[in-house]
Amino acid sequence: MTLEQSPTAPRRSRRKHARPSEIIAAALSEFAERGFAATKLDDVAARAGISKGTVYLYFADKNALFEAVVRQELLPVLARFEAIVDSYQGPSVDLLRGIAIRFEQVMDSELGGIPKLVLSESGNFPEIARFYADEVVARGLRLFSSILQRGVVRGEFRDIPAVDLMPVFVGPVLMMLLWKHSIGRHGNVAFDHRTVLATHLDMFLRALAPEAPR
Amino acid sequence: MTLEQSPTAPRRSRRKHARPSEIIAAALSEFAERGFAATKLDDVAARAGISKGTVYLYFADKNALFEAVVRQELLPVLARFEAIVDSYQGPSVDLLRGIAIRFEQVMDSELGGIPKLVLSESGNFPEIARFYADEVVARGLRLFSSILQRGVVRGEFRDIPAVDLMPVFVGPVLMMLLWKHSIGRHGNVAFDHRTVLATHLDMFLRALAPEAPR
DNA sequence: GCAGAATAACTGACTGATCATTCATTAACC
DNA sequence: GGTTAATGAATGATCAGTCAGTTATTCTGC
Repeated sequence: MTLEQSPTAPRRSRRKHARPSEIIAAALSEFAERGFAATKLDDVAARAGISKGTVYLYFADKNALFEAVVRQELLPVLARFEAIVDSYQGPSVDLLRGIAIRFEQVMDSELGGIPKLVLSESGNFPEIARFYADEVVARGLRLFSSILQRGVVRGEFRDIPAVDLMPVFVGPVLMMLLWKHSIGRHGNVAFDHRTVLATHLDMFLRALAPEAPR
Repeated sequence: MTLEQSPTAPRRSRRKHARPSEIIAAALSEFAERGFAATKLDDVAARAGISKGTVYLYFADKNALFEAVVRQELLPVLARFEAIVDSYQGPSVDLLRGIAIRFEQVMDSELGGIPKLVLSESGNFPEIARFYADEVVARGLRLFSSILQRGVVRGEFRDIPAVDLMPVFVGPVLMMLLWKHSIGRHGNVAFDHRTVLATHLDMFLRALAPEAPR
């Protein structure tokens, strides 16, 4: 989002504290739209309402900016997910539903562009790929694992290894997210992510339920 | 794959017919590794064992090469899938299993890089995105739909709209494919795509089965 | 068969455009 | 007035795309 200037605001204002996050937000939009190599720092600066030079006051170079985008935006989201899971006490079925809904919210925000970015650029940024694999995916796996575990203990779920199950749970969600942030914006195939995810959740829980006692 | 020269082969050979597909193969590898903007035509040429100028004898510019890569590589695969489905007569359950196995093969080949490419570049190549959405995804959807339909008629499956179900079926497969071709090459999370896909298929078919008669 | 044109595929040094990055200067704020 | 955020013109590196020249192959007349 471009910064609006109030009519009386000075042409160049000094806002040391607010800059980094504004630049990161602008950069996320541009990177997600065009990819790393194709985005121009001039455009990022313009979107943040500053000049190109200012970007370099806060980030060493384009790479550093990219890394900051991925790290800074993801960690709060993860922490939020972890907090939800930790504090929740009810049935795991409901917890999974809640997680899926949160995912949908992330999907609708600018944040949804990040997985696409990380996927696209992991060849050029092994650092980022490692960070994402070890910090985001591994942490997500631990989280998912604990939800499952709880469900198994409560007799809600069959016992299936979390490593094998996580892609089954996340895959359809990720697909809708990527769809929405790339191909889906062109062409005529219309997946409705609301019903798709409802179907997914229904099928997932049905397949995970213990055999009905006979 | 770089072209091997037999010891007696002339330093520069004339191979008008073979060139385009060699260039496309080289370009696929480079694009999949680095993305469109970051790959250099010099590198593509080197990988194909020719000079940069030669690339321009066969493709108008970098964009045209990119489009050729996506079109030429995908269409045969799709046709193959369609042929399989058309000629198959047995239970739809087995057909779905067969499709999943084919997917795994695609996943292991260079072709697996294409979805990543299309996702990454759809912002910069609306043409390609539209092509992929309308030609590949829409065709895939028709195919999936016909498999489902057959299964419903035979009493193997519950009746659920194909548009809602396709992402559920494809999502986990796509996720493993993307994983393998990007993030998964770094970091320490190890999904085993064999067991993941087996789990997926098992859960999918279980959830799609009609209610057991009581 | 074979010289020696004629043709067509191929090459790679060059050109121009596009950015990332720098830094001398300017303007806010205390 | 001093400090520091911000600017934007200038610099230099990187490539996409070109084209005059080189080499492989085919053709032609003998």
